[in-house]
Amino acid sequence: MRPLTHPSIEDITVEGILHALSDPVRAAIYAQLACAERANTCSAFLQVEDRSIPKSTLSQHFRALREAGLVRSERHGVEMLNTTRCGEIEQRFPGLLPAILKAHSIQSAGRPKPSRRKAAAKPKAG
Amino acid sequence: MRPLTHPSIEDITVEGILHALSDPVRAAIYAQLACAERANTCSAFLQVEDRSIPKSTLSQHFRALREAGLVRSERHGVEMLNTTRCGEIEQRFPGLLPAILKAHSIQSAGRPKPSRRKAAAKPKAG
DNA sequence: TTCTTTAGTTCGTATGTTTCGAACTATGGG
DNA sequence: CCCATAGTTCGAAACATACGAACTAAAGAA
Repeated sequence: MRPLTHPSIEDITVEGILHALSDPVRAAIYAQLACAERANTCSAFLQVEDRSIPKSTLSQHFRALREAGLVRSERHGVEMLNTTRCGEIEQRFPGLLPAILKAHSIQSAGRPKPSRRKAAAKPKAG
Repeated sequence: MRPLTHPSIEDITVEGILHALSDPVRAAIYAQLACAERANTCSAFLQVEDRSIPKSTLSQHFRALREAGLVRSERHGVEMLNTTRCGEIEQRFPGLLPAILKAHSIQSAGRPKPSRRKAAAKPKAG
């Protein structure tokens, strides 16, 4: 088992950040971590946005967030504690993460509820 | 041949935007369109960031940008004219696109030249 | 109209990425 | 040592992407 690598701040790329956050599950995880008071375990996210995420998939999502430089993970006993690296990233790319988080919150505010509805088709696409 | 569909503004998603711009070629195209005075054709981007993009690949990239709602494409005679929809998107997600473009420009400013160098490995990844 | 050129799209295939269950590793407690 | 808990890795199926070959669409020339 390889020992959890984190990119150093200058190896973090915009493309990597955008790709990591372009997945709705990872975006939700990151948003929740970003406004959390203290570190969260992985399994705190087995339920995200009203759907169940299998443990192995969740592990891949955390790896993606780690390798994009968005979160830092540390083993504490039997569990992993995850925190965002938003301070560092704010220094390198000022305003980027706040803008993305804000856009996400605008988007979820515009949707009535996380119930199953089919996005109402696209009426006028011209 | 299907007749070029554009999503209406309320169907544009943050995930879609981030995914579209997480590709370096599309990000470069978008950045160039964003600061262009007038509309650009597709083939203006057959050379992007010192590499050649095949025509068919370029066509897919433009489709991705269109379907994410980032650009609007119109046929003018034999060519396609592309413009960004940044005004609309600024209304829906204020600050998002400027922050991403700024981050991209910070990133390219930090890189010495677009010559082939292997990113100098990762020294301290802990 | 038909031929030709230019600009972009679609198709097919090879290659890469993502998902998820099964099996595994790592740590702490009895 | 044995067991439980928390995460990781493996492997196969499903999905996405890249690009050459073949195509369509518009405009101009003959």
